[in-house]
Amino acid sequence: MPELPEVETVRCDVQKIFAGCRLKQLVVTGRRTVRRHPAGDLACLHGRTLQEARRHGKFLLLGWDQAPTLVVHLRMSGQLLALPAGTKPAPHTHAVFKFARARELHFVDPRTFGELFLETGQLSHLGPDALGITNAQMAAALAGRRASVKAVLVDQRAMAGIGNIYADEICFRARVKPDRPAGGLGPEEVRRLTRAVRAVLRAAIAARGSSLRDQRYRDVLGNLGGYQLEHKVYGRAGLACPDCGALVQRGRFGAKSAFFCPHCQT
DNA sequence: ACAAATACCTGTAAGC
DNA sequence: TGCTTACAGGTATTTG
Repeated sequence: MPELPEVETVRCDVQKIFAGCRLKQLVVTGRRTVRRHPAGDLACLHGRTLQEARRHGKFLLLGWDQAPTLVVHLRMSGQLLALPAGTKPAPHTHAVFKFARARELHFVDPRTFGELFLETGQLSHLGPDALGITNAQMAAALAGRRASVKAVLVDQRAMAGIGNIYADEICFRARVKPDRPAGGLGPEEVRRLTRAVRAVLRAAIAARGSSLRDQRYRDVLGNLGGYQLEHKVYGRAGLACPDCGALVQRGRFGAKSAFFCPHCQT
């Protein structure tokens, strides 16, 4: 599921392929994808030139030669795919960006959780981007919270970009059990978490993100990511911890699961 | 104020 | 084989 490393990979691809290109037309066929807007509202983007693809947490921000910015969120199953002009849209294609120079960008999203909207301050609640989190920011996010470490890591107001997969991998790298109360961590554990956030996210970006069994996540050219091969605990319940050989356990974290090594993490 | 639960979806996989 | 059910999870919203 797209989290920060996957969105960053998509951002780089969109920047590389489409920056400087003029948007001839944005064809929207999925009403739910643009649910924050009345029909036709995004037509204001016609004729604009893409300047820069930015990112905050899991939100992709497309900046044009005029305001406003277009926000893209892939949520659970969204893809952005670069395709030749005139390509027949695949099933579940909800929007097609038709650029000059015979290039198209298709927004495909079977589960329809993803969305496109014009930025008007909706992202102001987001915490600092997790990729650049400082130890002071991490300490502030954890301090005084009774919620679990994992709950804080995936809380987009505390820090933006971490989801279920990377929260488990980060907790493993920091050797902290995900259900520990966040406010109870010592300074050394906080430092380990800060370093783990940065190390895991950077390694995952270098591997171009994680594609899970459903292979739903792909980059803009349709290629799979490679970081799933480096997962140490996520999705590995009952398998040996790569560091100590103990069996990875699967716990429950609210409605979602948490994977951890009962021996390495305390 | 904070924390936990729920709604939103559909493809996939497991169970019977 | 074919059906039913459970599960996956990010965010906004609701409930506790």
